[in-house]
Amino acid sequence: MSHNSEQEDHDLPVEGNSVSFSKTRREHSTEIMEDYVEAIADLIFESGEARVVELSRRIGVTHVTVTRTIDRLEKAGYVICPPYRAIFLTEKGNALARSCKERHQIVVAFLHSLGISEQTANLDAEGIEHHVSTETLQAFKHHLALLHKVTL
Amino acid sequence: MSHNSEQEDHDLPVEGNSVSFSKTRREHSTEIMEDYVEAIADLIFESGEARVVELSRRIGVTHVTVTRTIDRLEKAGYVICPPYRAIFLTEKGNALARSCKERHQIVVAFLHSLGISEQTANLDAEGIEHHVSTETLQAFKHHLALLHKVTL
DNA sequence: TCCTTAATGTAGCCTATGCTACATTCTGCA
DNA sequence: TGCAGAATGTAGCATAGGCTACATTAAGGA
Repeated sequence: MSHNSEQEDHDLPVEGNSVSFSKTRREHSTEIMEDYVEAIADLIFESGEARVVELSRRIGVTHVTVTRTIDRLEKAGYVICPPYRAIFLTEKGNALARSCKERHQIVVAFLHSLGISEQTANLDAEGIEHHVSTETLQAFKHHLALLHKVTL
Repeated sequence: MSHNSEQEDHDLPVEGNSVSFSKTRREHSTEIMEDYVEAIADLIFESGEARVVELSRRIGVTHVTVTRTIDRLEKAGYVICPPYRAIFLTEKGNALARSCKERHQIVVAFLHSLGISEQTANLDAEGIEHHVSTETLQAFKHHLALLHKVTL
């Protein structure tokens, strides 16, 4: 008795075999990646190089967590991180950093334009920026452009 | 030799002892919780009760994942879920659902008011709503109120 | 009433993200 | 040059959130 054979259907999420952790999950992973890449770009810009210690201070996690995330970033092709050396962005990583930074700035400027304080705008932008679609980003830009015209 | 004793500092994240998984992580957990509570409230409203299967269909994960998340929600005091029965919201859960729903609607309306399509507004709102501070939400409301006045 | 089937529960595995504790390598200064 | 201390690496643990496979319970129709 018991289970006769296949339950023919089991459940629904069938898409990929193993690569199927749903939208939210995948997006969360992406968020973290983006935050790291952005922070790395900032560090390189500010101090010439990105070190694990500095990253961990900036992001607020231990150096161990940073190291492992960097490993994943390296596997994904965003960074190169030779043992005991600094972290370097690949071209792919640089491109991602640039687009993240641009998006971040637009979101902050947009929030700010609504009368939201500098501080809150920055804090909220960090959470919001990862969930803004191209269409919404365009709308933000459009809104900013309008404001700019009016101000002229 | 080797490690003399305590490395006096180890690393930085010292706040709580164990309860210290950083901001991003904690917020992500909250997001999932909120999504579930909202979905449960919707299901109860629409069909009289929230069942695990329906939730899993709605959220897009297997019933196993739903079950475990519900366990956590139960431990956190948001729901009650007797074995083989439906899922019930506690007063705390109901309150959370209400405030999430309100916030969600404001974000959607706001995005829509910027000329963003219904569909994108809804999709983006799902990601954005969890990262909107009280101040920003107020600004959104304010913006909507202004528009409403102009339209009159 | 029984028995099939849908819903629910449980066991066990995986990855991502955190952590502490400890080991190793680099680096700068005495 | 050598060595102390900082930076980096590694081992091992925890939790959240995914999954498949299988077991158990509930519910409805023959």
